[in-house]
Amino acid sequence: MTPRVRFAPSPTGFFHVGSARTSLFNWLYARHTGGAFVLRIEDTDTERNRDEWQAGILSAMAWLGLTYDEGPFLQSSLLADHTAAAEALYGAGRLYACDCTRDAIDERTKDAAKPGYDGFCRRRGLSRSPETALRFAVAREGETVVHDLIRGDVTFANASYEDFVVVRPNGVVLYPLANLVDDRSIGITHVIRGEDLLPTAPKQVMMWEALNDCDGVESVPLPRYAHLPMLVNEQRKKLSKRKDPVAVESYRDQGYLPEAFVNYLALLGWSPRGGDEKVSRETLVEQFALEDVSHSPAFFDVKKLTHLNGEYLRAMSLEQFVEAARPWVAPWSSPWRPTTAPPWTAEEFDEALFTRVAPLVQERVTTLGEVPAMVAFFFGALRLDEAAFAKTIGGDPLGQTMLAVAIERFAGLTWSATTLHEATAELGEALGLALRKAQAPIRCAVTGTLVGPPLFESLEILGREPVLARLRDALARANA
RNA sequence: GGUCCCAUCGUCUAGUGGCCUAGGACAUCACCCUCUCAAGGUGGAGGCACGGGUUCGAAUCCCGUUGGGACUGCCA
Repeated sequence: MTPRVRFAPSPTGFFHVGSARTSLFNWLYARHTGGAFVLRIEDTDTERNRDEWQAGILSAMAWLGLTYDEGPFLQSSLLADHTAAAEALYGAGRLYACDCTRDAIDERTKDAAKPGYDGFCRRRGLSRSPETALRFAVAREGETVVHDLIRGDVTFANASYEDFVVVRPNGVVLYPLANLVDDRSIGITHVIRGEDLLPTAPKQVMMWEALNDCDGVESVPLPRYAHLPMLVNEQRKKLSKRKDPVAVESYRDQGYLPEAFVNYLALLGWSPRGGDEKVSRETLVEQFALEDVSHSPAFFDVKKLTHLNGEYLRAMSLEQFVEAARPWVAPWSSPWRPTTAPPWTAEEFDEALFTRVAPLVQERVTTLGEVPAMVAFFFGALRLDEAAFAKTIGGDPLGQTMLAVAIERFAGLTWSATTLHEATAELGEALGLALRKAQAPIRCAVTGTLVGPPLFESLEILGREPVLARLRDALARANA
């Protein structure tokens, strides 16, 4: 039987990096084995679900290239199956009615050795009513084994589980059963999910087998399980939506590339053969195996992601880089755009000019979001960094002298990076300045800051008149 | 508290009893390159949590200790 795996997020927030990792590993397993990757949206928590979250999951998955073969199925459309399964279990005596409130249970068990439900209603023979929930009668003895592809067999004593609620008084079937019924309905053969769900796996095994024993219910083989190690923060805690930067959307917004993001995610809990960690999607698919997945939690290290992103950026052709940078430098001509707009207008932007400077910035940025700041001086009015100006021009007479002689010299120069470089070096030498000191006031006057792409290439591209104008402006400002 | 999972440099990992004087990557430090900033190059520091076994031999197998984490909802 060809494997069928699923990714089953619930749209209760931004698409989380942990979810992205789970989704990716499911996708990789499907692609590696030639199986099917099915998407199911668990949209039954109406209190917390929002349409925009659902759209966010879909667009983030598309961005990452996690294409699904079937779906998205909506859990809300599978409700009838849930109810039918619950009825079958109830009919077979595996579920019983319970009218205990949380408070009543707590009151009864507050002095007991073990907390949780005490099985109070198990033998009361209550009939179902709008006040009763349905609980699963867990075997009091024996053990349940979860066969996990990553961890091996994990054994749980049945006695360590209480009779958990499966159906609410209002008839709604809860997650543990609903999730499993959906997996049966959709024909899932491998359940690949986070390790946080390992403790609930025995419940699902118990119910899966109970369902198989019910009259009139088709027997379905148990799925194989694979529980992926958690993704944690610096404190070694499960990544938190509130405290940690986990929204996949925000990484896209900052200018991380999907290839780099996927590559990095794959490195969390798994590693490619050979020394190279920068590997293509094809290599990932070819080499991926659940058996090789690590058992221990992994820290989501943005620094390493960033480095990898830089490698991907530098490996691009000029055309690819210019295109990739479009949403950040020319959002008006891009179907998708980041939340931050560049500091220039569509009229001020010049694509041909950007294409010329692109190679200079391509090897200097680690994310596409850094591009605008690096090329801002090419487009629109100069934005001057006051501190940089004070340091190299305003408070430095030599800097002013440098500007003055540069204005004179540049005016009649054959305009090229090489000649500008030589001229600046000579001018500086005459003033007793090393090139690094001599170029600083010019850089500041022309680009507004002290860091940026190579100066002389930038001057060449910007053109003589704009450069001279900015040098004069800076000098005038110093003398004002 | 109970159940379960986990344990190699700061971080992600390679390692499945001898090839390990433990390899790589990120981060970090130094140097080189250099018009700023990067990138790149070279080199350095840095780890098998601890204690017992098993074995001729243990990072690798077993037991215990310690430490960390997850779960313990009429959420998903």
